[in-house]
Amino acid sequence: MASGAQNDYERRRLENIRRNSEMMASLLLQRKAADLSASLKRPSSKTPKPSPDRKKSRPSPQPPIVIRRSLRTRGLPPDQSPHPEPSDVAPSPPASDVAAARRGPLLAREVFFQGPGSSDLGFKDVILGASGRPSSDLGKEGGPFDPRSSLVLRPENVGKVLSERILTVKFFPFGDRTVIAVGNKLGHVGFWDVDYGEGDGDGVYVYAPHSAPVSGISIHPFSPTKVFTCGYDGFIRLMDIGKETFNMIYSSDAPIYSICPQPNDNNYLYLGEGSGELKMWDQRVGKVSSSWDLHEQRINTIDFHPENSNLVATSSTDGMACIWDLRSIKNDRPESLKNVQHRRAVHSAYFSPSGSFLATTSIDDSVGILGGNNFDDLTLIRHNNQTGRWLSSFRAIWGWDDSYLFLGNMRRAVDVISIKEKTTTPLESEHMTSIPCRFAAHSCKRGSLACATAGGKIYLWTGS
DNA sequence: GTAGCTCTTAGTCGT
DNA sequence: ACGACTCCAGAGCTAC
Repeated sequence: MASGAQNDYERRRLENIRRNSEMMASLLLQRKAADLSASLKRPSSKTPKPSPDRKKSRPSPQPPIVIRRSLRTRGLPPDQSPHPEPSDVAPSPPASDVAAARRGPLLAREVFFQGPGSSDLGFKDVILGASGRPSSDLGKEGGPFDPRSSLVLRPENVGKVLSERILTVKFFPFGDRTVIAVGNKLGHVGFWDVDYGEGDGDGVYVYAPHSAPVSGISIHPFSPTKVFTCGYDGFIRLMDIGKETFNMIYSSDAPIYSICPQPNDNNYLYLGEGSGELKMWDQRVGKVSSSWDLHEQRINTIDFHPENSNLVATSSTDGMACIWDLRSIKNDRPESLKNVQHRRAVHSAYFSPSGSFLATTSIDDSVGILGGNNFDDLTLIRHNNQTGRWLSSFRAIWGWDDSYLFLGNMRRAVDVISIKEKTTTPLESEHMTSIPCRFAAHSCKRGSLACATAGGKIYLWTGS
């Protein structure tokens, strides 16, 4: 790299640091002023300008009072009132407040935010239409595949799907149509129908089912009309796209940081809750039926071994990534089959497609690759994972075989790690104008890689 | 164990 | 191109 670019980078960094210290000083003043005015029982003069997408993002310890009644509870037919415009600043409570207040069933339209022509009617048709067709292993056939030379980012595959920072991104398992789901820190869940084509809007549909960051989305490969979402608000909601509902199926006082379906059985959902608890939710009884205290701090990811669904990998802020055998975890003294000790928080631990490797990502600036006969060999690859305050942490994911890992690069690139060569190659594009943080690889389209950013954008790289 | 403090630093929009 | 604005997350440390 030219030293000019390096200097420019350094200059920007220092400038940001200086600006932040000024910001903090002014924040301190604002807070003191607010405290003073509160003590004088006068409203603060600092009122933020109204914006449709700036709702409260912090979970309140007490759920707010229900101030909006659904059409259903008022005994009205569902198509009685039109959808509000996204820019509508009417005094009715925002969709996110509805989600925060309601612990029971929600109609999807009650938490609907925006879509083409301010309607989400088309979205149901997209999903039902696509899920009816086979989602076979399209694109998996063919010869050797090197993503470093095969992936391209077309300008039409850049989408602004949400406002604010994205924490989770997933593909629907369709072979014929590309649909992506994302969750952000405001509690919004957005869907991008990439093949939307001509018409009103851009194929983006947004709902607000949570009142705090959406930490996980799970779309089971066998029933893609059912979308599970979890959040820091302690709720797990099940969106049934066919029934157009967004029901709460589990609630906790503690934040939920991760979810994962059991791969061979649709009835079980695993969740990481609070300070290190792994729980198993059983659909048939509608509640948590097993619980293990596995970590000292939050569990950031849960991932099942692709061949042996008794094996599960967890990553935790306590610095450990572990492989567990679900048949033999004792709750009083859980013992992992294998673990990787990082020096700082571990943000992901994912099994490779064949199950031969486990890849871990830690903010100690390393990516761990656990392999060998019995996961006995650990290779650490240096990687800058200092994402700072505004970005979601990096998590290395596997592509379509055991050859490559993908993760974010602070220089607005996708880093591709070759397992065999132990090299890191950045993928760059003029269309990628922000840093990709969270990734998803399409389960049946080789080369389709979705990258989500802190500004709510998605970059969809595709195989050329 | 936990409250409190410190440190990090990107994206968007308007000019 | 550049400056103003957003802003309170998450981790790690220290003191109690």
